[in-house]
Amino acid sequence: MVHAGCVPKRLAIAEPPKRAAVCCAPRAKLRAKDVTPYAALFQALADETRIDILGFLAAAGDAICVCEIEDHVKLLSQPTISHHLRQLREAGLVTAERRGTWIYYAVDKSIRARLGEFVDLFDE
Amino acid sequence: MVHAGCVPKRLAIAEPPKRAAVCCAPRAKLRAKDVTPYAALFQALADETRIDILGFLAAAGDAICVCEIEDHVKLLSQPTISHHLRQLREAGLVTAERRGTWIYYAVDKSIRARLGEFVDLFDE
DNA sequence: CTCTTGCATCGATATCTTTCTATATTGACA
DNA sequence: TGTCAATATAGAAAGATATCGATGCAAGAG
Repeated sequence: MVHAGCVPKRLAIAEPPKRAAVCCAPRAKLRAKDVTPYAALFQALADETRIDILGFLAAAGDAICVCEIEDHVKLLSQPTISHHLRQLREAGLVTAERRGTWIYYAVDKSIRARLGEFVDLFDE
Repeated sequence: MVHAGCVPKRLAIAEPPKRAAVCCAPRAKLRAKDVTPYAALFQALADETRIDILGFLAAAGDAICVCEIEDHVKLLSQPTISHHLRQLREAGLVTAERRGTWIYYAVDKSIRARLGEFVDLFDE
């Protein structure tokens, strides 16, 4: 478990583990402080119902009443859908706005930038 | 709970919930068959340790020995790290290759495309 | 103010995840 | 073949999450 750069315990070996020198363009780096936010972001996305809701909102292109979302999801109870909407809200993936009796949800515009930054960590 | 397009039960209302007509460029649409794969993808990303490992592999830019990953993570036991590596493998986020006694992990190149397609669902 | 409707919250339960220790597997070497 | 080192797997315990029915709360109509 305690290693000094993967040096074999016994002898020299066919192909000693050594990292190749980086030779290409500088690569975006994941900062320690970003690990938790990214994990939280993906946790909010890690559910079929929430992906479904998000895709529904994205396809709509503008704010949608909760009752329409409930209509779309169909199989789940109203409190369960409300729970998922809260998860999405707290992750900053959607916005909620009250209009009279109804509450309208929409995709938060920050979502593209946040995911885009993560994707950039894997630049070729 | 059963709605007909969010029509109020009693009377006409200030601002009846009606979806605005889509007027902009056609938008990528989430297909039903993609909901589960996306949820699985994000579930694999929904953990601080796995984000950390993935960032470490991405920064390295090439394959890394498990023992180096263990060195990097530090706080967790070897089986726990092995568990996380398996999650990443089964989600297709990393590849594993045996080289003698060691096993080398690297970021799977498909990761950019898969995340990119999801991001495209939110095109402006 | 009272009733009804839309949605959120509460509290309970079943299931899934993370983590550990212990053990198995695999490959290199003597 | 036998031993050791590097990883993986198994099994269990603790914690997190999804889901539900019941209830609370806010807003509009009367």
